[in-house]
Amino acid sequence: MRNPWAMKMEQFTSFTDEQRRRLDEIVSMRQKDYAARTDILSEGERVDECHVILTGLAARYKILENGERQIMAFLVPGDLCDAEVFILEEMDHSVMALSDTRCAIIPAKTMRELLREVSALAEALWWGTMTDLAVLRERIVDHGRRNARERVAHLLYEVLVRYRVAGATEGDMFSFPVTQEELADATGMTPVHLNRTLQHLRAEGLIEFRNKMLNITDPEGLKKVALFNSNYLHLKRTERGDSEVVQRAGDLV
Amino acid sequence: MRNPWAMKMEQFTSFTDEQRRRLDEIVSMRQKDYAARTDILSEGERVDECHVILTGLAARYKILENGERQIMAFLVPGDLCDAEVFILEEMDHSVMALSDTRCAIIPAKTMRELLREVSALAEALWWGTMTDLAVLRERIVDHGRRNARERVAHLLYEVLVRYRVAGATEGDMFSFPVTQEELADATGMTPVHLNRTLQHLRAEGLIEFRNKMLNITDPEGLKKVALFNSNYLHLKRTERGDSEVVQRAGDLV
DNA sequence: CGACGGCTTGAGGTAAGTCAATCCACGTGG
DNA sequence: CCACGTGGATTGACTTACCTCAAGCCGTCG
Repeated sequence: MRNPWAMKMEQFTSFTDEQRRRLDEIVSMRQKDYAARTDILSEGERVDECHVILTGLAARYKILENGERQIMAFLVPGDLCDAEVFILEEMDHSVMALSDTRCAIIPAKTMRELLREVSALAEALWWGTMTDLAVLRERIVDHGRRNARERVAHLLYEVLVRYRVAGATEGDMFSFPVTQEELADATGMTPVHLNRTLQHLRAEGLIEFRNKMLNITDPEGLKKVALFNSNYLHLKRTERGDSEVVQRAGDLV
Repeated sequence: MRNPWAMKMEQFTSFTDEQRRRLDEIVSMRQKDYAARTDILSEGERVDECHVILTGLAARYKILENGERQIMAFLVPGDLCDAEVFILEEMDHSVMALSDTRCAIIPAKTMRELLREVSALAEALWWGTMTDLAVLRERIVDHGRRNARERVAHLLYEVLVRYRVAGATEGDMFSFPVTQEELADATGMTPVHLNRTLQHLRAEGLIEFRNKMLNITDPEGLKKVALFNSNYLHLKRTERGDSEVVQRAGDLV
């Protein structure tokens, strides 16, 4: 399998063969597996190495004083867990593996050197961070101004687009190993209400979701329900993309 | 008045006198005033210069298809409006002046050079971006898992801390020129309900808010109501800060 | 003085939450 | 191979936080 980190960044920039080789090398240098439901990073931890998701699914989350949990973002293959490594003293939130997940571990020092050597990498990292910001902003819009139905639809549609970009879909179907409770924690609602909302979307023929497989049966319809406007994902560059996969992601936006 | 941009960054790093002079020069090179309620940047716009808030107050926002507005962040003096300039094609949201606001305008080209020359600046920019991310994440927690009272309290307390850091408070009082409608759009609620929530906080003796002046009469109480945990603001460095102002900000966190 | 923007109040409605029971698929051990 | 336990999904009945609509108020400015 291709290096998903490089693949993601090549959405934005392009590397020379030499650079690509270097990235592959770095990624294969040290890897670590995390079982489902275990922390990759914990709030308060001091980190001095970067974690890049290679396979599986993870989530950024916080636990409140009263025990409630809020999931702030899902991390798919190619995503960097801890861009703050270079700068901040400690993690202000945790990252958990939702399914069995494999990460590449890159020491901060190595990363720093790499950024200096490969300027395209520095640019791609900045681009990734800017889109992370944009995704978080969109999530705030979701929570602040969309109702449960729109919010769930929006999240699912966004996930579809991101999985497509990562090349991890078959048609409009893909493995999305989250429980309804986790989805509820991501959308800021109750498991009970999330369940009823999903049922609605199913009844309308928009989605199917069984056995951790999410099938978007009516992408256009879902997009409409979600009031989805893709500009915040900044995927424009895929339009001039060379691969089959990113072309198809482009169709969705 | 000192250059608030440099001041903000010196929360994190320190500059030589020469570098400080250079920053001051850049900031004074070109400035622009924006009247209250006008856009500094608009969604869809292609930008090739950076805007740094010098005085006043601004907000990032989006307008939905149905006309509703969501404010995603407040920008205070020292904040950079458009870090995406270097990378993204166009704005995916707008930035509006809430009060009369003055910005420094820095051409992207100049900024790029500056970043290359002054490596402390590049680090500080990265730090600023990481804390912006953290603030957005906290806003998602607000919306997803806190009720109206906690959410408003949290927002107000955060604003207090940020104003303190910017050195713009007298005691625990400061000018916060937003209407209740804008506060409602930031907290994802109705103006009516926001009004009642503010009344509660007032009745409990936690805040006073008249004539655009916000007075936090019981910071400790407000912090408790907000379930506020300051770690996400990453202000630790202020503890070894040299100025009076940042010392006092440190007390709050 | 009148108009206007922003704040406040009241009455009633609804989306979403709470609590608690049931169901279902799956894995495990007797 | 079946009984059992367990984690997750589903359902129902009831409550509530927040919304909606609509009127009134208050200070400011022309």
